[in-house]
Amino acid sequence: MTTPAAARRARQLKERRSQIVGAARTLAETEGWDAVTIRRLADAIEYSQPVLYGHFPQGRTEIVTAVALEGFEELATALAPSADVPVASDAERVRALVTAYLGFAERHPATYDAMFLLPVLVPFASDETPAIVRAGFEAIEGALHSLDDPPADLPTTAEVLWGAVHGIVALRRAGRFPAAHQEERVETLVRLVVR
Amino acid sequence: MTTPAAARRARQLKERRSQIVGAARTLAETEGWDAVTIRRLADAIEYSQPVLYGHFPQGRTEIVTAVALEGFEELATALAPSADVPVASDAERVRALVTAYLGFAERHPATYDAMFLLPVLVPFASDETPAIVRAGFEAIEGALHSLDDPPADLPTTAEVLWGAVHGIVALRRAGRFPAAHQEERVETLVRLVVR
DNA sequence: GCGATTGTCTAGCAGTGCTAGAGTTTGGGC
DNA sequence: GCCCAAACTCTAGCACTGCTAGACAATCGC
Repeated sequence: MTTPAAARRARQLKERRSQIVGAARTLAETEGWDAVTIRRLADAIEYSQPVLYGHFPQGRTEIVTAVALEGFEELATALAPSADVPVASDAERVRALVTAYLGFAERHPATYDAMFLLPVLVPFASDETPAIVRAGFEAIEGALHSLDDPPADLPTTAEVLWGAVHGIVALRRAGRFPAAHQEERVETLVRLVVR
Repeated sequence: MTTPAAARRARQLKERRSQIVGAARTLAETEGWDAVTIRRLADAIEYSQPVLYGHFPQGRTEIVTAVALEGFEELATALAPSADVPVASDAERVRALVTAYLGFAERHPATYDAMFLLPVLVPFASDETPAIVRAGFEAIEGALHSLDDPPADLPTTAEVLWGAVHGIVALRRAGRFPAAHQEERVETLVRLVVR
């Protein structure tokens, strides 16, 4: 039997939890992950530090994980359309996919880091990998599958394409790439995958 | 006029500097960069913390930079041979390049992170980029250039190839990729670059 | 041997993630 | 309406981080 009071409290807890995740994400996107400290998050939600550990017993890493999971959800919906662009050539389909991916990474750099760079409490490449995390990769596979001339080893090609796009994002974000010529890179990559 | 004593001191300073860099690199490779703290490095060279700041006024980041520069030197020599493999097909040349790159990243993961992931005091993609840092990228360009059938936009193709290999390394190291199938990825990537 | 330069150390600041234990608010049974 | 236990939240503190000011000691050129 759940009393009304308990229901209200559960609702408030949920609300506060998402406040924490939201504050972490906003802070990370505006000032970088280094600025996301437990103390600053506590200030943001106007509670003391230990309250955060009530919501995230695994500590800071678990908060980063929560942001990453939000990101995976958004990435999946960002990539979904490119699976079936009607009346489009193979090159256009791949270009749409790559552009959508790069666009997401550019709009949410810190979230992207949480998803693909930072240590996180999600089992990747395992049976327990959450469906939503898998969804992004499956969107890439789906886009390749919908090509008129799909590649031979589809899963591996999807991995390599993913790696290539991620590499471009990572080197660009770490300042190892010049900022310009991004369109040329996209075009070159597209031409490598669909010839 | 440099006195013998001053010369000896200069030698000792240089020696100690390379002790610090060596300790940092070893510690990073064995326990990860998080374990590389000024205090632990000070212990390793048996001096107090402020001594390290005498050698590296910019602090920890400058030490990471020194390790990265060592890495760039080694990467350049690791990639050099693949530029001109005699009596080899285009596919073999690209495969040699990719394999050499992946091998370096696998042998020195922490050094690789210093080079391509961590914040570092080297101006990349700029006029002041050290020659040794450029050398790695030029090795990739050189390998592509030596192909019987070189790609059209060579510099951009080199960037994309670099990005692809880096992406594979990064996703693999961050646990986002399954460990297996690495050879298939290499083969697929090679086949994308040389038709 | 003396004096100034160089080198090195101790001690400390402000910050981090995280937690034990004290104190307060809350809610349900009477 | 009251009381007591359960749930909650806070203060204070630990051990660590990068980094630095200022006291002290060794060294070297004269």
